[in-house]
Amino acid sequence: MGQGTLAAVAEPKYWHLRTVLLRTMDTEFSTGQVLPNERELSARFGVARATLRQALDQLELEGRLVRRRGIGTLVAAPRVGVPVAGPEGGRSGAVHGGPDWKVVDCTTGPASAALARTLNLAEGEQVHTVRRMRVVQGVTVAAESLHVPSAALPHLAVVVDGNDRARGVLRQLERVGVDGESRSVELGVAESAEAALLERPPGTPVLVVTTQYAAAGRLAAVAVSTYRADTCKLTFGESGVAVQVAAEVKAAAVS
Amino acid sequence: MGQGTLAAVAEPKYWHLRTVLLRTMDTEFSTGQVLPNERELSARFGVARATLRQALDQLELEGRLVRRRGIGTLVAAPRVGVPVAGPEGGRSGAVHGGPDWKVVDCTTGPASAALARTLNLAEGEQVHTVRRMRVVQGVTVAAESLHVPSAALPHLAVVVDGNDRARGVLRQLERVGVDGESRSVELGVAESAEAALLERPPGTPVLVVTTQYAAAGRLAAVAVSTYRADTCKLTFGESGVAVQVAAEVKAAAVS
DNA sequence: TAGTGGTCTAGACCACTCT
DNA sequence: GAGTGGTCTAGACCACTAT
Repeated sequence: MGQGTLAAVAEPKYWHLRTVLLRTMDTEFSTGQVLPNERELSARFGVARATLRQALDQLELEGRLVRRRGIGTLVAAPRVGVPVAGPEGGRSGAVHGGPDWKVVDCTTGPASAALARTLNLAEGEQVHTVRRMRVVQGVTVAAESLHVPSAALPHLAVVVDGNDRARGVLRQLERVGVDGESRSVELGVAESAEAALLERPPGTPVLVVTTQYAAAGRLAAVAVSTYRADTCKLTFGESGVAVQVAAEVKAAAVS
Repeated sequence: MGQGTLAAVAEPKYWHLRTVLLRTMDTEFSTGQVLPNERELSARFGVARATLRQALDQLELEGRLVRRRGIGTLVAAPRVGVPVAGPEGGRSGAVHGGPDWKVVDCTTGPASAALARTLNLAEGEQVHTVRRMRVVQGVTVAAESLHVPSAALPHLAVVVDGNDRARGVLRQLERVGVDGESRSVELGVAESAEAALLERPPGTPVLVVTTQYAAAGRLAAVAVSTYRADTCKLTFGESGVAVQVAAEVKAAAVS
């Protein structure tokens, strides 16, 4: 009896389940509430636990629920809007980071083949790498590696180590005058290092933001930022509309 | 014998498998080549097929391979860079679409509660909805719904239907003068309608780009675009760096 | 210790594509 | 018809969190 008797629906069971669960969540549950456990849900819907989990996987990918080992499955809060390019478009304080960036460490070494390629350098040239994380409202939303060729920072004193060096790199980069940014966004999964910073298991879906910083017409630095896809909505705002959006939010709150 | 004898690795089997497969793909396979079938791979690595598939799921999410029913599992080509905000930042021809947007249909009707909220309207107000898809190099990369309140287009003659109306809406929207854009990007899954347009099964991961268009300080339209996450890398370019990037690509091609 | 989600297995059938 | 990936099942054990 390998499989279904109710066939002829053309729609996979897990997809139909997802729809039903979504409706249930919207009508009978609220943010933060725990759903019945997987064994009970699968029994209730008359499917194998694996099939139920496939439906939950979808909803988790959509950011609609959060699963915590040992705890249960919770209805997720709406995603946080995380500004990636500020209203200023990166003109002033491009590499800034504002208050929510925390430096993790800083290393200097020869560029790998892949890194040399993206930085348009010869393999083995010295590159500073600043690893940092972005913490918004107590939650780590992103891990980043910022790569800067030593050659781009002629006035950097490489005497200090660790966080001091990171500060030096960021300050010098600011000083050379970043005058342009180019970004790309794609889907990826967190490898072990980033996963640890993001407090998530390896394989967690992330939005990979690659930012190329230009200074004096040349590529001065590349930042690879991985944002938690479950909790983040990346925003690329312009002030003109931002005002309008704020008005909307207010209106929605009233209604 | 429920599970493993080789335990004590702390790393899930499927994650380790992913790493091994990734290395194998990079060294022994090239773009477009088909991997051994799932039954053979699972036997070769001594795991259940479901476990192997979990590893393949990861690699597919990363855009490293493509699975085709009835055909096999292929090594994917690198993701295509798809410009979302052009160098002009949307100032001229914001809703343009360029040559690669194809109108699917156009409807006019009362706004749902959710839509009214995002458009900052009262529920039930008339809204034009243009559905279109973006085709790059013969591949459909995105499906979009562009919502425009009727009230924002006072000079639109609503006599024609279908594609003619779509053209009218786009032209009128252009005419009222869009003077600002605000975007967000988040992870989602394709529902049945979009999935069909994207030629993918429901549940396919997509990058959801929500664009708010402002005209005269007011929200004039909202576009929800779903880009295939497997094949697309969204780019938000600025001309200054774009030149540099082109140089890079050339350099990489030579090496 | 009890309960939860996470991983893994072995086997089955279905839907699709090619020859 | 043969071969592929897609779906589904029933059951087991593991890792974690609470009490």
